[in-house]
Amino acid sequence: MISFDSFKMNDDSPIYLQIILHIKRGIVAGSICDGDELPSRRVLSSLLGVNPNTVQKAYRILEEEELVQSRPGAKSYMQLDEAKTERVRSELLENDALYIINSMRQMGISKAEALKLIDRFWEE
Amino acid sequence: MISFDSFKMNDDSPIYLQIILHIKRGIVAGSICDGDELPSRRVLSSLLGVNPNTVQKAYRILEEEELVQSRPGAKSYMQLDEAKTERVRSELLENDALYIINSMRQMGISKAEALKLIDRFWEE
DNA sequence: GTGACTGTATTATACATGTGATACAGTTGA
DNA sequence: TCAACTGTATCACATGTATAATACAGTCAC
Repeated sequence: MISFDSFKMNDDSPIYLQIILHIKRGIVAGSICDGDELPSRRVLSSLLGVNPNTVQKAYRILEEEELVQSRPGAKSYMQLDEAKTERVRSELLENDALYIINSMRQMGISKAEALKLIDRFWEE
Repeated sequence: MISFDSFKMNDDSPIYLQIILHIKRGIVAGSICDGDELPSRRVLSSLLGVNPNTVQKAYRILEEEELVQSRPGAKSYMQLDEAKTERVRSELLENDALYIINSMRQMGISKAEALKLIDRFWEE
């Protein structure tokens, strides 16, 4: 069963996107594997304190990306293979790396300063 | 006059927040200084291809944070001092560093791997 | 088979964001 | 003075996100 213990919701982006991101990061981290069972829409919405429709939207998109398999009445499961995992990994790593690099560059931070910043904040 | 030549709009966050972020990053980078003139609402909205109300919203928030000074009929100017600049700098650096660190951690990336990733993507 | 769960769908409501159009008063420079 | 700009404000409208309340049919363990 996929865990949402470490899930921290914020107001910076839509909730359904945060749910998708949480699962994709779990895939990259290896904590979410092929065949893993997902919490039902009702259970997860209750756990997160959000509307079932919001969870359904996240699950529907993941299903469209062929990362999740659902069928009426039955539970939903992760549907992964090596190619899909690698696709998600590239997508996330590139997005995150480019995000931080662009922002630091616009602020006139040098590469050395950026590396030092990551180093300093990592422990906290 | 504050430049928006390097401004790249995306769909990841509201436009008015992107305008605010562009100006704050310019402050941190030193390319935007106290007394600098801002483009008028109409001019900037035309330049970016967005609605004047969207620019107005960004400018209003910046004025509430006392980074911009406006008065009816006259042009708008940056209103900065050392303390404000440092406040913006801390805000942006901390946000960006924490963002990348959280995302990398959730993906199971080690600090060493994160540093290597920044190093590799920086040149591109 | 029955009951409790499941996925899926619909409707209404609310808020944030963005557009489009328009209006009015203050300033600035020629 | 006057024209062209400025900031500010309002209205209607569309879209995306999220909530709330239901409803229906499929699956599964007992």
